Amino acid sequence: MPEMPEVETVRRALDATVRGARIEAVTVLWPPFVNATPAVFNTAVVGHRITAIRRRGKALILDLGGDRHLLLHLKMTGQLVVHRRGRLVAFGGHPTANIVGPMPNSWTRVVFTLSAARTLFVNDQRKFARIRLVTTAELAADPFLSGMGPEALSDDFTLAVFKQRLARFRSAPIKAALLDQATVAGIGNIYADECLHLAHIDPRQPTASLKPAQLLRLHKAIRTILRNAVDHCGTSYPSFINDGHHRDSYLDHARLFGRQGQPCPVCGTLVKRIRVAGRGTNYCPHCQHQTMQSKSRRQSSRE
DNA sequence: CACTTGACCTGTCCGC
DNA sequence: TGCGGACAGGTCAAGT
Repeated sequence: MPEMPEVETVRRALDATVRGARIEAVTVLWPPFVNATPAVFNTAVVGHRITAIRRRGKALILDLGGDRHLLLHLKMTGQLVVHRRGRLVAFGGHPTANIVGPMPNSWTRVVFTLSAARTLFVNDQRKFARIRLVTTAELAADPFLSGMGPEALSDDFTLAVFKQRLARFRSAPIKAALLDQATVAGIGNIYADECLHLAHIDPRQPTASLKPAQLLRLHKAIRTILRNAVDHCGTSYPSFINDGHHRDSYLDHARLFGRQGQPCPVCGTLVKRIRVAGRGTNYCPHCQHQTMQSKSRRQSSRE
């Protein structure tokens, strides 16, 4: 579920609450969650410190010093909860209401007992998420990570690189190309819709048919939307919590998410929900209609 | 190769 | 109230 802005928000919350912590114990409550037996996993991580928390696309990397790393992907319903002296101090990921309840709960898959009375609970309702214990070499060779496109907000993500990454798509809808992590790292279903709306592009439009002006708008939109979302701590409903304080949410700024059947914030046309690339897709039939947008471009160029 | 579909899971919501 | 089906913010494997 979490996309790049949500994962980045989790990363920052972990950086503020558990970086430097020593792992004193690990309990694996659902063994398939990790890529090693509970005994092997336990031996490998206990005694090590979490020296850094990094992010690549939607994946989190916890450095344990030396040659050890934990590669964590939250997938749809993964969730991280940090307690300090039994009190909630940070959480991120899937926005379920029961993060304020007792931990562990029925969705808790792994518990890290940390130094300074801290506990990290890794929860996941749908059991899609995974933690992998990897070496530095395995991390570098991981096909998912190494096949990933540039970070959307990095300087590497130029218009030229965007065009080059899109070149392998022909008739696939542009939304499918955006959801492919090899195009740009970190975009998921919500932000793909948001970006296409800002760029005034129909999500079903075949990728190869996008005009240079559309590619320019889309590239700019991706950077604008994701920057804005990171600044607002992502789209989780109850917002992320840090040191007990509720924070901002991009949800209050979303253009289309959760607004099907409601007026488009730009033109007032009712937002429609369709299926594109196998995913539920919100779009504005007026703003994102091709003949309509070329009409409005002609109009604006006359002005 | 490009592209689509189904599987992985559990929970919730909606219509009958 | 109960039940069946659709669907949920991701990725991968297998299919056409």
